[in-house]
Amino acid sequence: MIMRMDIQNIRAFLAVSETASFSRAGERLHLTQPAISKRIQAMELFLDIKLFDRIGKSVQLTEAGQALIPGYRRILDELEESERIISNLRQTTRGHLRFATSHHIGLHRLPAVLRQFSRQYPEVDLELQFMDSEQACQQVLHGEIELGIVTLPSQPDARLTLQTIWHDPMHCVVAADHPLASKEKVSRKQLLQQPSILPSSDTYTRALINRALQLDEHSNILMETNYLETIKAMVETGLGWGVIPDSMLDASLKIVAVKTGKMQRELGVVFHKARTRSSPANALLEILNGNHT
Amino acid sequence: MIMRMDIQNIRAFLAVSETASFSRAGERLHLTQPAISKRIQAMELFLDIKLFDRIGKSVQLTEAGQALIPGYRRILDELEESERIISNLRQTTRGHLRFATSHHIGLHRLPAVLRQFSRQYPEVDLELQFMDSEQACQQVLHGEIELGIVTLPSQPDARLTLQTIWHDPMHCVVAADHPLASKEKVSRKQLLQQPSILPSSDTYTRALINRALQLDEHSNILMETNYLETIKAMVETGLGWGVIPDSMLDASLKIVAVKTGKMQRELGVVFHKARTRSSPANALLEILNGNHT
DNA sequence: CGTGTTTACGAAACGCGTAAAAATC
DNA sequence: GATTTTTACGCGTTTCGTAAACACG
Repeated sequence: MIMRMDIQNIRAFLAVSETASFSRAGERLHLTQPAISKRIQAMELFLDIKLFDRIGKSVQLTEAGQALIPGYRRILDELEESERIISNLRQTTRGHLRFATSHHIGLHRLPAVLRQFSRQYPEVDLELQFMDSEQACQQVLHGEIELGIVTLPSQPDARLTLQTIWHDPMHCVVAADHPLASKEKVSRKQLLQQPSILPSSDTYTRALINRALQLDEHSNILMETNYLETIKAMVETGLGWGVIPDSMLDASLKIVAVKTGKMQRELGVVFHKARTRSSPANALLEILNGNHT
Repeated sequence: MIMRMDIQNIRAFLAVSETASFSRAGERLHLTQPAISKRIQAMELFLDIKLFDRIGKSVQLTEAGQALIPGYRRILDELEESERIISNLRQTTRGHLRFATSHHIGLHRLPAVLRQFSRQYPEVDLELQFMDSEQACQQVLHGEIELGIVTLPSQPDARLTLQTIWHDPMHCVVAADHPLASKEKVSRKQLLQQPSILPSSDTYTRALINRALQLDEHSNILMETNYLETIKAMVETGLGWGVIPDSMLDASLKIVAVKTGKMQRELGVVFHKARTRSSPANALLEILNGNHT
């Protein structure tokens, strides 16, 4: 007869110890009295010690029985607590959220979102890391971060879900005093003769630019950098042309009047298709999707 | 489908969370892998929340799963602890022992026993109450005390077990200057004409004396008291004759040369037949039985 | 294709309830 | 004789293992 300690046994034991009666314990647990009797017998057999003295009509704890009560009660408390944890988890949004973004998005798009989020969910502890879009996708795949708020890849891994939050049109720009600035029309050939400052070659954004302008490795690239801010600053010095999002345009830069393929990045959120999202992650997703401008 | 949280489920859950694999968890618990799978499914159904993400070959905890680990681990710890408590209880003698004795035994017989006991079982916390033999028997029956070390009743309750530890012969005594002190032979009639100092009428000892001397309510009783020390002191003043145990005799008292029935108390220990004794109680019983003088 | 999880199904074990028996007051 | 626990027995459910199916890399 293989015996197992069982939570139902513990319930029965505590019910008997509190009611000092097998039959009343049965009522409390919605069981018949023989069922209680069997469970207590099973426990006594398993522990190889008597838990109750059945003296006449009364049932009284033995030394061993008394010694077990506090621990067993703690077990039931822990069980209740665990169910409470689950239902809290379902209802309220709290806990930890680890996610990543790019410098550009962190600088230009995220501040408003994070302000709303932290106001709405003050109990969530945010952990934001800055990294390239590509690296972020990798870490999402591996589960090192839950979300990536990045430039969306055009050919994403099938295990990822992508949601576009912002459209980010880009244009070729030059400094106001650049030779191309004043021309009404610029051909692709003219453009490519000029030195350029572009995002690094392994980025999604650069891939997009390559496609739109049909760039190849022979193109006249003066400088590569991952930081669009840097591109903008370099272009402003007149060193060459560059590509930046429209949202970063200002009076110091002129859009080059060149015909290109569609040059628009999709910025948005990336997460793992199969992995269950935490409630903070879901909350952030809702805010992002509710605020697309 | 009625679901119950079960300790086996908790074991399975922790095994999976620690091995990050259903099959390795199965090995650890000596179960097949499908059995583990079913248990985890049952838990997820019961808690209505996903505990693991099965991503490809890897198994990873969800937020909910992580939140459950500490509490579940505490439950298993408590279970282990409870078994440890039981096996300690079986091996070593410690804890609490509540028992009672009479003033006479506490004064003349028990000190040596208790000295040995507390030296041998220093971890036992003794709670000794003084009360009449009759009251002690009642409290043993009700479970208020575990043992009574008292004058044994001649017609005990059937639910009690009695063990004689000491024989306690008694004699009629008078002060050295009492009229009966010098007589070589004293008849029962002569004795009963003299005033006496005897134990209270509701005590076992008094019942014994009544039987031995065939006393009735017309007897010449000067004083009744529960304290044999008091009887001795009163007899020493010469107020009358009394009955005290031989062990209390000294030069100031003379045994009256009267023929009586056998006048011997049995002193010993009383406990409940059906009630499981604590290990301290068993230890004290052993010492008592090993030291009968 | 190999590794790992889920599903399907049959056999064994378990747990419960009803009813009868035993014990105690 | 009334009340409470134990024992006996039958039935429905659960749980496990084997084997097949499925999923993923």
